[in-house]
Amino acid sequence: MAQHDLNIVHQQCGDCPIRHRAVCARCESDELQQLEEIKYYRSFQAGQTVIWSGDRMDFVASVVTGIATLTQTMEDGRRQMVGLLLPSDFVGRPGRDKAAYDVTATTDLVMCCFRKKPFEELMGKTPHIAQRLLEMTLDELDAAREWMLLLGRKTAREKIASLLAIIARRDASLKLKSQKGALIFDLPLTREEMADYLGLTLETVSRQVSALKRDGVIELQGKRHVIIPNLDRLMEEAGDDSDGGFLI
Amino acid sequence: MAQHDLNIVHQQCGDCPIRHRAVCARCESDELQQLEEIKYYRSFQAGQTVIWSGDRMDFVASVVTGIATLTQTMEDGRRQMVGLLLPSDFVGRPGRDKAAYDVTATTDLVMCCFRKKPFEELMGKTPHIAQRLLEMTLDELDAAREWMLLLGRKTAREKIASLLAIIARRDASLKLKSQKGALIFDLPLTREEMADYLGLTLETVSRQVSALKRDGVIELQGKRHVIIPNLDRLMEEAGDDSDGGFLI
DNA sequence: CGCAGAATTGATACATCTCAAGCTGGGTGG
DNA sequence: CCACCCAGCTTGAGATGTATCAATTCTGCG
Repeated sequence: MAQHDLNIVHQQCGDCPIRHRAVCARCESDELQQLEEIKYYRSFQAGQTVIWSGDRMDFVASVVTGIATLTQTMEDGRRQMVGLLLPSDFVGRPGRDKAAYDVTATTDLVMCCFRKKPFEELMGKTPHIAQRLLEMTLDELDAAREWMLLLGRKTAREKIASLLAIIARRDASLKLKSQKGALIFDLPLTREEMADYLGLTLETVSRQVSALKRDGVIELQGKRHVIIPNLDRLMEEAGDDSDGGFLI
Repeated sequence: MAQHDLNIVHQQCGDCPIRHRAVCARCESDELQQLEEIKYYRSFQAGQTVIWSGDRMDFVASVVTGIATLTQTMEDGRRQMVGLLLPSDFVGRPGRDKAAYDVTATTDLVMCCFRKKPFEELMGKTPHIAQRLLEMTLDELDAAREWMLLLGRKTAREKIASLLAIIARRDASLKLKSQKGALIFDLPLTREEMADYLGLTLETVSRQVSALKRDGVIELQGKRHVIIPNLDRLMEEAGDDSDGGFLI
């Protein structure tokens, strides 16, 4: 809570770290120029809520840095995470004015926001944006369906292994390191957040993480720092097809 | 198994029952004309497989009549249904050449297929198609996320009630009847298919259906014919927010 | 140092799965 | 026309995985 003002920075799209992966990925420089005019940055601290489900939402946005989550909550408090938003992921839905999910920053977060109305107009004129958004949405749909298999049919151990494998692989792809050798990363989620993502309780998450550690599938330094000595082994534990369903 | 040939009919798009809901919904007559040139119908009998996951898929399609399912299968045979395809729903992904899921006809089925290559080209030239496809994909993503909550957090009884409520409501919306009074419909799925959709075993499905019947939440005539005397009561059992998350 | 949030671990309860036996209804062939 | 058959379904009894409730134990930080 050191700083509670929003860190509004203005950055050239050309220098943007997610330039080639976000919804603007296919834009030409003139199109980028138009986006530039309607964009603004917002920062959130770890733990802050970006928006509550049901609230009016007059912007759409891309995650620039940090991690956010989408969660649904039932009346009695049961929670299910339905999306993990990483840099370049898109939040919000053109043509809808209320948020459908709670959006929460799990780490410090910077988002590149576009006012919804102008964005929608621009999308109508700019096939490159609509095309990219379609592609990203189809990818998210695939990911959601992969997650449905996990939630519906995998055991607790398989769920944990799957989550770790996904994080490890994404992390490796971000760092552009060769995927040979040990993978090392910090868990961006608490045990409770992992539980909400996996449809488990935090106690079960803790037990299964301990079990994977005991069995040598993973190593831990502290609670969050994870070492994967053998990704293939972890993938086996995840129960995924050998070819690995996820193409990142 | 009376007929095993494919019932190839040619129909004018203008008369098509899904004209105003499918991927072609926004097309003008000249655009429809172009679709007409690359479309063809295929029929499948109940139980037939439309395509296997991993198979080459050189078409995309709309469901015209009947119901199909998307399922994922793990190596050891565990199955999870990840989509229920109703009339006007879209199958296949532009830009991908292999099927990601098993597609199966659960009732007799008619699909309106478009060869993938020409469809992709047409989509590039026809924003109306791409716009509609984006909209439909966003809807499917919302449905998938709603299903994630069900799979991850709902009890068996809530899962059954949710499925029945969805089918009842969709059925009511198709028939355009007022939603007052009893809703009556035939279950389009076997107990096993329901189990695959809900992440349960078929025995648990059977038990919970019996329990809902015993408690007067539903009435049954035979195994498949369902009467919902009070939809609000069923919705309560489903555990959904009172406003009903699903906007059909 | 000592506190608070996060995580671990234990004991027990319970929902759902698993295995197994029977039921039901519609179709088929003798 | 009846007996049989079989897929789909129901029901039962027991096993099991995960949730729940309850103590501790870590860990980072003021």
